[in-house]
Parts: sequence; C-alpha cells; structure tokens
Amino acid sequence: MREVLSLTKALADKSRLRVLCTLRDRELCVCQIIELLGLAPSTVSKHLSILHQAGLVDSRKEGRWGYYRLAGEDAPAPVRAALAWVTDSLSSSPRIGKDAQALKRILKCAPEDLCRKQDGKPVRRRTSA
Amino acid sequence: MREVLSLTKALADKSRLRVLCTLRDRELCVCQIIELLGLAPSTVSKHLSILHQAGLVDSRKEGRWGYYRLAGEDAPAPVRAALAWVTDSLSSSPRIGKDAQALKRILKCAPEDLCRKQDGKPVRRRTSA
DNA sequence: ATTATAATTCGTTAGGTGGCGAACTATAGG
DNA sequence: CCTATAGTTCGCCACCTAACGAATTATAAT
Repeated sequence: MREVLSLTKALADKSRLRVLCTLRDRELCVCQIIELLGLAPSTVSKHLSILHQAGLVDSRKEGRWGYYRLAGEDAPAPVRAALAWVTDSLSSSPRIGKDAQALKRILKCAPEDLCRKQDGKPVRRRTSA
Repeated sequence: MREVLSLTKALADKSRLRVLCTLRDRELCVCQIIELLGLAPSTVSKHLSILHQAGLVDSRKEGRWGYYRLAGEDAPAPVRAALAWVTDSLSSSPRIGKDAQALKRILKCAPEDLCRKQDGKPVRRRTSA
C-alpha cells in the first residue's frame, strides 16, 4: 500500500506529470527540465527527488551534470504500469504537446547555455563578439 | 491534463484507495463504507464525492440510502485503466486483505444496525429481549 | 404533522505540499 | 589552491487538504 501511495502522490502534481511525459522519449539533463518547467532549480530538484523516491525515474551523475530518465523494464510492475498509464492518458494533452515543442527548442541549446540563462546572466559565448 | 490530474489526486489518498479496492467486487452502501474506514460520515462523504467527481465511481440513491460502485465499461479509457491499475497493484496488500476480512463481518449486519452503531447507540434489535 | 435518520454541506483546525531564495556540496576549470 | 557552477538541501511562507462536529437536507416511520 505504501508503495502504491507513494506512486499516486508522485503522480498528483502537474509539473511532475509533465516531466514524466517529457522523459518518455529521451533522457534529460536537470537544467533542461528546469528550463522546460520554468521553475526554480530548488523546486525542480525536489520534484525529481519525489519521482525518484517513488521509483518512477532513474538518475545518473556525469561530472557536475545530472541526468534523469524513466524507470526501465527492471522496475516493479506497478511502476511500469503507472508510467504507461500516464504517458498514454496524456499523449493527446495540449499542454504536453506544447512541452514537446518547447523541448525541441531547448535541445538546440547547449546545456551550459541554459544554466547561464537561468542565472539571469547573458550567454557569453553568444553575446561576446 | 486536468482530467488526468483529477484522477491522480483522487488516487493520492489511502482511504480512497481502500474504498476503490473494496468496491472492486461489490456495490456498497455509504454506511458500510463508513464502518469499513472508521471515519466520520462527513469525511467519508467527502472522499466519495472526490472519487465521484473524478469519474472513478458511480452512485445511486435508494430512499435514504446511498450506494456507490466502481465506474463501469462506459467510463473513459483513462478511468478504466486507472481502476485496473489500482486494484491490481493493491490486490496483495495486507491492508486491503484486512479490509476484505472486515467487509465480510460488515456484510453480516443489516445497514441500519451499522448506522445505529455509528451514532454510539446500542443496536436495539440485539440488546432488547 | 412530527420525529427519526441516512447522507451531505459547511466551518474550523491541524498537518501536508509546492513555491522561492539562501546556504551548502561537489565537481570542473583557471 | 581558488573560483565558478550544476545541483541539492534547508528554512520559510502561502496554499491545499483531510479530519471532525454542527447544521442542513431529504426520506422513512410513527
């Protein structure tokens, strides 16, 4: 019961549903998810932590960069079923469609550019000469 | 998105998950659900209202008595999938097993007896004579 | 009609949750 | 070593929500 409840609680938030749907097709860097949601890094980190604790996403560290992806085939059946249900039920949602468009734009930027933008600083590589 | 979110929020509560699992096999009267959960009638009524608004349960009135059952085959696909996921994922939960046992006991009482007990009054039909 | 009662609605309260910024951690680069 | 930075943790605040009892509604029984 506790495991299922941690799943349903993790799914009971709009931002977290958006993250799961966006991760459906590709692994993403934290800074890319921050850009997508338009929320403070601390907030996004908390969301990802909740998804991770529920077992819905896996994560890996590569240097300073953190990457998240949907839980794989080795995940428990309830987790896999939940992911299938969510991504399926939301596949035709306008909001998720917009996110998919936004992701295309985000993927054109290098991750470091995103992080600079998030600090409110100009992207040096582009502003300097 | 809003519909899915109303579903996940409805599922993100222990009492509501217990109700759904208990309704898996049979329609139940409100007073029986109150007895099962051990919560105040007003609280249970709110829970049932949330489940109903999310489309997870149907209800009918018969005189003073209210009955609830799981949404049927005419329900939208996300609803049916959610119900299948929940009841399936929790089928082996100890808590749900206990509820199934408790339900057997509850079903042996007439509904009116349950309601009297809930008022803290003795069940007259049994205490008298 | 009056009373009893199954259930819901309302008002309140305590605890949970999402949001942010500041401080912190850990890694990359000078 | 020292600075910069990706990400997390912490502290705080605003809002939401589950819980209860009281009041209300609607139906059955006397």
